[in-house]
Amino acid sequence: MVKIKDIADAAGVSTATVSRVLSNKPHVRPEVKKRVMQIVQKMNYRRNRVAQNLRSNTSKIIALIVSDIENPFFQRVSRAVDDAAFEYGYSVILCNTDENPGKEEASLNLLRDENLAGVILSPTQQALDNFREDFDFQMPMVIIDRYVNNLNIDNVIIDNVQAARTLTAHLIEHGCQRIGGIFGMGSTTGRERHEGFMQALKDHNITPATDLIKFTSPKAEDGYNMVMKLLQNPDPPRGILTSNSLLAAGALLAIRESKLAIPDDIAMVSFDNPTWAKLIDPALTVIEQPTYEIGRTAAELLIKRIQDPTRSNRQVVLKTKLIVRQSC
Amino acid sequence: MVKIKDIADAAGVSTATVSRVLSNKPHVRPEVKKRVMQIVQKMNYRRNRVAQNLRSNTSKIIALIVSDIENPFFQRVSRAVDDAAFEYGYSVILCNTDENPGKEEASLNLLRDENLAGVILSPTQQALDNFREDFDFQMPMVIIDRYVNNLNIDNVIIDNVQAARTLTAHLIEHGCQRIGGIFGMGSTTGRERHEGFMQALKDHNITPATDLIKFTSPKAEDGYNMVMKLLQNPDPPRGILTSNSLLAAGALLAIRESKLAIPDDIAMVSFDNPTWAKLIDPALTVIEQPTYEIGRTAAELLIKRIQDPTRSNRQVVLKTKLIVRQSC
DNA sequence: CTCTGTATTGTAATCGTTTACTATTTCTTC
DNA sequence: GAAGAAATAGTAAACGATTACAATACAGAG
Repeated sequence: MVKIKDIADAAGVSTATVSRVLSNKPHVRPEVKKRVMQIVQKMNYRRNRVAQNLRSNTSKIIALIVSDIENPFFQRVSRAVDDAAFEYGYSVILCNTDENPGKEEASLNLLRDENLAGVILSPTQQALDNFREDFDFQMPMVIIDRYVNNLNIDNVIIDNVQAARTLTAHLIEHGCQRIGGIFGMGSTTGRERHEGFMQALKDHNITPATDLIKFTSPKAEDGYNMVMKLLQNPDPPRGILTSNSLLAAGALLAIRESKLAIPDDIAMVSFDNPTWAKLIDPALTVIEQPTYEIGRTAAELLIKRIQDPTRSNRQVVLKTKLIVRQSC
Repeated sequence: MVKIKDIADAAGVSTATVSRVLSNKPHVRPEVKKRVMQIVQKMNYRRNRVAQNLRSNTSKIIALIVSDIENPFFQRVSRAVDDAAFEYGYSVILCNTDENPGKEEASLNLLRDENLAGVILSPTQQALDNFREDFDFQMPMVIIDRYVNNLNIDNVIIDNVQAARTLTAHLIEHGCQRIGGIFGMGSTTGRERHEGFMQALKDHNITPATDLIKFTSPKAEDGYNMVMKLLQNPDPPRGILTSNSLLAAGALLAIRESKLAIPDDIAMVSFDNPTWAKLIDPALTVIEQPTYEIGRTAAELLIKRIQDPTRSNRQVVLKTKLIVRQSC
């Protein structure tokens, strides 16, 4: 593999000069610059980023750490981060934590070990607790999807309480009084959506059906099991809200198996707008999160912070959208 | 950041000894080893992988280059690669090419620049042409999803011809004679599936309806447009086969909008088994690819090759499965 | 012509590891 | 107890870039 010394020798200059040319630094005569560039071309030379990183402590790789790659929400975010990173000349390492603090820690260690440029993180509750107040992570970091109360960390979120309130209100205004809710466990997201749900009930003077409100791990299988339980209740719900698309998929399967018709027997709404939401019949009414925007904003915040570490921190709250279809 | 020299000083040994301890090399007294380990613990030392990579030319990062992260097929593959990599202590950089040779080249350059350990690639046609015969990539590489005729490269694929033949036969045996097919353009995958499709027609002595057979870029939108065209044909198809799940999603939307009933007015089958295939009504009959297996096999082949570069190359052909549901 | 300042270039140290080589000690074995 | 082998540890040279510093050339001012 050709190295900077080879170029220097071929061009009859020192490695310092070649380095200056490659980095577009001043103090190189135009003709020298041109000659070096030609030789670089001819010899098909590319700088070794490992050596460059070691010496000058700069990396062109960022990490994206999410709790579940199989969640369409994170897939879309990941796509956005990837697009933005590419535009700025960065690459992305994608890590999956499965909501497992051990795996999360391993991923965070990776940052340090590989001297990456920064990280976009959807943290576990455990990590979030560490980041409280003015804890300083010593590394550019943007937290997404979960609210963090820390002055040193950038944050991109949506207003979950308000969104859940809107979605629940929609359900109520279409005639549902007895409503079941399945919320993701172990994240601020789930708790905030639950809170908005409760507020909406209160707004409409409805007593919450506590036996129909469940927290569970946010997986399709658990959504299925929980909804099966709700449907076996002596006084089953007339409407169900799920706090993400995986839970919704499980819920739909349970409803289908129970031979109930949507929306006549039971109404259904959910957070997230996966591709299939409009493929099913009746199509699903949802709160759509601006997933692509979330990813892109996070990536841009991170890259700006990498380029200027003294930049002031900010929290970006993005708007959600209620998409009314026929499930309600 | 604490470095190996700090540990060496604190333990009263040389950096060479510390390095030997950390790498579990022989020739160090147990008590010295123990002392060094304790100090490593106490000082919270972690080896700098960048320096390690530079000196010993080893990386713990592999790249996964796919043509479309938003395709559920690649998402599942990506999950599997991630899982396997994690088990072996590797991390994964995920790159998206959008079937764009320029982006693909940028991703392949990344390998060189960052001195990554190896790559799992779903290549564009262009790249595939480069890899013909005995071209030597100089870097551990596994090609997935597309067949490569190169003795130096490992390959994980499915038998697309056979699978398409089975799927088409299923459609025919359920009474369809006039069948439309939408195939992905620009990949061996699409061509092979088309070939299997044609074989099945021949097996059943059916003359192919050439005006109902289309090649297009494998996106939902194009699937929608193509099927809309087919349905406007004076003699429209009685059954449709799509060669991936994105095309299927588009096709379903087109059929729905045309107020046609599945399977009574028109039957429908597809390659790939996305989560929503069983959520829609009627549920979709599909060929399921062993996506997780593909990813895991590729990752394991790659890591074995990294660990032993002289290992003989192999091609793994995985089995597909016909999942019969109600769309046909 | 000398002095000062700036532009250009090279020399060599440095980033944090690994490892070839050497030196010393300890163990076997006869 | 001597010879040779094996185990232990340290010294210093890599890996491939960047960059502080020094050296030289050259221009313009006086």
